[in-house]
Amino acid sequence: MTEAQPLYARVKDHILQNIRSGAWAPGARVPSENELVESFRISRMTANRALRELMVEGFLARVPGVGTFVKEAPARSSLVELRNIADEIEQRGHRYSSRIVAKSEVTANPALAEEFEARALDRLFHILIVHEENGVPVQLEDRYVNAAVAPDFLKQDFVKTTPTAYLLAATPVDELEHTVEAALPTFDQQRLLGIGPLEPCLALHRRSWSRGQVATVATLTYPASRYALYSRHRTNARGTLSQ
Amino acid sequence: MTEAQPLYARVKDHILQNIRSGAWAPGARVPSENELVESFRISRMTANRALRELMVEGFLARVPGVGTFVKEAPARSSLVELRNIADEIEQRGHRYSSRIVAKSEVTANPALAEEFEARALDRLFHILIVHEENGVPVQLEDRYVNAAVAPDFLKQDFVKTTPTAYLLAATPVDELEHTVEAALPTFDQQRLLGIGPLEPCLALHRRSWSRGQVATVATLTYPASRYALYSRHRTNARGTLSQ
DNA sequence: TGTATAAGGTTGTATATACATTATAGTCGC
DNA sequence: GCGACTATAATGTATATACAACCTTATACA
Repeated sequence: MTEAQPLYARVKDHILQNIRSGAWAPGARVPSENELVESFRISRMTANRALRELMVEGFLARVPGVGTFVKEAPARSSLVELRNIADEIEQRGHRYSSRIVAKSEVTANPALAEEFEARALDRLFHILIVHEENGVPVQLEDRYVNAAVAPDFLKQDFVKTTPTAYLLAATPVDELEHTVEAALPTFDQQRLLGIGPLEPCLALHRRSWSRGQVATVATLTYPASRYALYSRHRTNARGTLSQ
Repeated sequence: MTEAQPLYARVKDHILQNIRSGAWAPGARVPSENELVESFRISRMTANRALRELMVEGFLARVPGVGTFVKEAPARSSLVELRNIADEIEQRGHRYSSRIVAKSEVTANPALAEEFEARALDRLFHILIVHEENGVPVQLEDRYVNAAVAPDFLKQDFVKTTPTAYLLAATPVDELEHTVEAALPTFDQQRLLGIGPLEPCLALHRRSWSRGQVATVATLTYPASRYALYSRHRTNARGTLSQ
């Protein structure tokens, strides 16, 4: 069942495994092209392709005349795309874990109903999760989910799948709204994130629509010292530069 | 001035130009590797690299046995669009004003050179502006501009035109990078924005590229109590689950 | 007419080779 | 001890070649 993988992909996997497992820490030197040639019995062009692609993908830094090194993984999350924080953390070669603080069905108060653009909501799910990178809390996820859109939400095992991953798989996302604010943490946030009262936080408030309804409303709180939000993208090649 | 560009980069530029100008519309076929070999007098491996990289970068789609085609432009928009803060404030019916704190030509230190992805920068402009809404500071703009991209930058009257507006008009923006962080204000920031030391701020760090070069690097600092970043946009039906 | 086969073009991968560029370490001469 | 030069190693680019995989089209044949 193992597809025949190209040689350059095998070399990439080998290097990624060593990075992800922590065997090669950030800053560590990775084998030179010629060393890969010998150990994998490949040509230098193939080794070059593997290393070059890993550099483009942000895992390696290469310095002519010196060598190739494991890049420091920037702790930042994408602004534009909906990404699964677990994948993101594992992509950096770190260990993802989570702690579910609360998980329940709730009745909507007026403020929530307004956010969901609904006069009366049948059912609403609530979940509060702390996401951890190498055991350190990096995001507090405070999420409400429209039961009409994802009725099986609470049945999921959120230790294995993050809410984001489940919702992305279960419902199409038609529209997104983001608001970003800076704020000092509340007492509860200090406790859950393990930070002091003077550590500013990013509060990313996100609403997503699915088939015309608000599917979920989430407030993601990031301690400033541990995370930054990031986005990079090409502007439309055909000139629709946003104003 | 014009560095000797690698052959594969010239081929990429040629193709990108044709896409950007609209000469090659989405879905159109681009020259095959062998056609590029003949027209550019290069080897097929070089043509292959150019096309492969443009595919990875999202501009082209390649189908084995068939050919290479211009990809449909992805229907996504930036979370943080490039907007002129003066327009924004006036759109709210408020009065816009600004105060230019500093305006000079500077030499790049290594950190700046790295941000500009340049080994040695000929000239760099710096400007520090406080943007005010009804006389109240709402944004501190700390911007560096690549003189090679916008040589006339310092000649502008930034009381009449904001740097953003000028740069948007003067240079095409090919690519944008945003990083958002929360931070407590430095002493200078407190003074310029008229806020206390405990008021958290949003720091929006933006880099923009123009014709392959970093055109400008700006840090926009917003007092949390006076501003939030907002975006709402439709997604392209395909879920954007990472990896 | 319909189908199987062959031919040719296109992308994908892999190799061996060559030369250029860059950084480091060492050596020689002074 | 210090500077100039050299050797070495690493990455960066480019080429020529080869074969595999895939698709389309044309052709041969039943």
